[in-house]
Amino acid sequence: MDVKTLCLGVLSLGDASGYEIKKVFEDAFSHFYVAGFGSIYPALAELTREGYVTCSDVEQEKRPAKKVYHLTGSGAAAFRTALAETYPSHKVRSDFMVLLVFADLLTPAQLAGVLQQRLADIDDTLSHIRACTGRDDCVSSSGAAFAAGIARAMLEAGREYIVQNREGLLQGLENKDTES
Amino acid sequence: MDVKTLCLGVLSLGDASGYEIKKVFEDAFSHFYVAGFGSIYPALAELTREGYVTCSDVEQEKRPAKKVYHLTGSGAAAFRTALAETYPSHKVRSDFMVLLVFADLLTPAQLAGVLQQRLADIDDTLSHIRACTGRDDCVSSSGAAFAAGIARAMLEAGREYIVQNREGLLQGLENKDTES
DNA sequence: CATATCATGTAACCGGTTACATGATTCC
DNA sequence: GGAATCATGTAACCGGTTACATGATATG
Repeated sequence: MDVKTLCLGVLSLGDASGYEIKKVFEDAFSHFYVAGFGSIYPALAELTREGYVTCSDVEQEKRPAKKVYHLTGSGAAAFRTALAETYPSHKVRSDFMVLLVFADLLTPAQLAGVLQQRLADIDDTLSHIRACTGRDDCVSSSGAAFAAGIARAMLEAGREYIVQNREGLLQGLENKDTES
Repeated sequence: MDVKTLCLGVLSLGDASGYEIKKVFEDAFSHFYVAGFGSIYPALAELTREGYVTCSDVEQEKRPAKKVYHLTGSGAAAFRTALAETYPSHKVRSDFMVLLVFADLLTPAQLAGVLQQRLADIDDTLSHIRACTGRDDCVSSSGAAFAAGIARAMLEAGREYIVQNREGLLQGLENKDTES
């Protein structure tokens, strides 16, 4: 699923500007999809060319003007088709786990720091998810709540595993040090 | 962390050919890092040019000849430096969750299929991790076991959440259908 | 003789990131 | 006046994927 398709999805929830779409990405999708302005703005331009969205300039009081995008019928149809064809992949890219695999090349202090940092990041993500779940201005379909529930359950399980087992890992590696 | 750096990491565990490195990626790293031949072979060529690895042709009986790569001192040093500078990121890119967020644009049958497929994929990943943990020819440091433990805990929690809550999600969306 | 596995590579392409560039408006 | 937020865009770059191309060896 590319940024273009996801923009159609966001617009299926209501008209929005590029800037506002970026916010939806950050608020509602950030734990499973990341996109920056550098991909969103060109995506919207292309979708406009293709007739999947229309664009209108909207003047605002107390704010700079913005371009509000609106999903067309063909855009909605294209999005539904894309959804039906999308394989439900779930990919992880984790430098954290790479560091763990090569933990014996780190000092115990470095490893402890890595684990601490990961715990802090998990907590950040969890509070971000909790903050968004139940907020009105956020995407709040039952499906979104379900996705948030899965993410939460997985993060909490990972957190728990780290808290429960880190002492053992750290001690095992320290002993290895003294052995040599 | 790029493929080049990860190749140094694999070679820090022992000499290997490109083909063998690919296997390590598949066996030990596949649940948190994916890489194909198209990135591994060019990476090894570049590492050779940079002096981080050396390469020697090895003839084999009953098999085509292979190029075995060996980590140099500067390669080992470069890898340790890279590890120390790596932020322990853990990124998820999930089309599965995108489908969930827009579940109301799917038929109940499609949604059920998506959930079923995800459960099957989780089971595949879990059995893959179990198969690798404890196998001798696999990377088997205590850090690798720890990473596998986290992955396992997270996958099982996600699996459990789906199994426990999918009925509710499916029924909620079916009712929505009859409402209209 | 076909299929599978082992083995190595190249080149085009693609999607996304990063950095750059600009400017309005608001609040302290 | 400076910082923060709102707002839109472009262009270079980069890492990785995909498809292509080749060929040895082994097994059924």
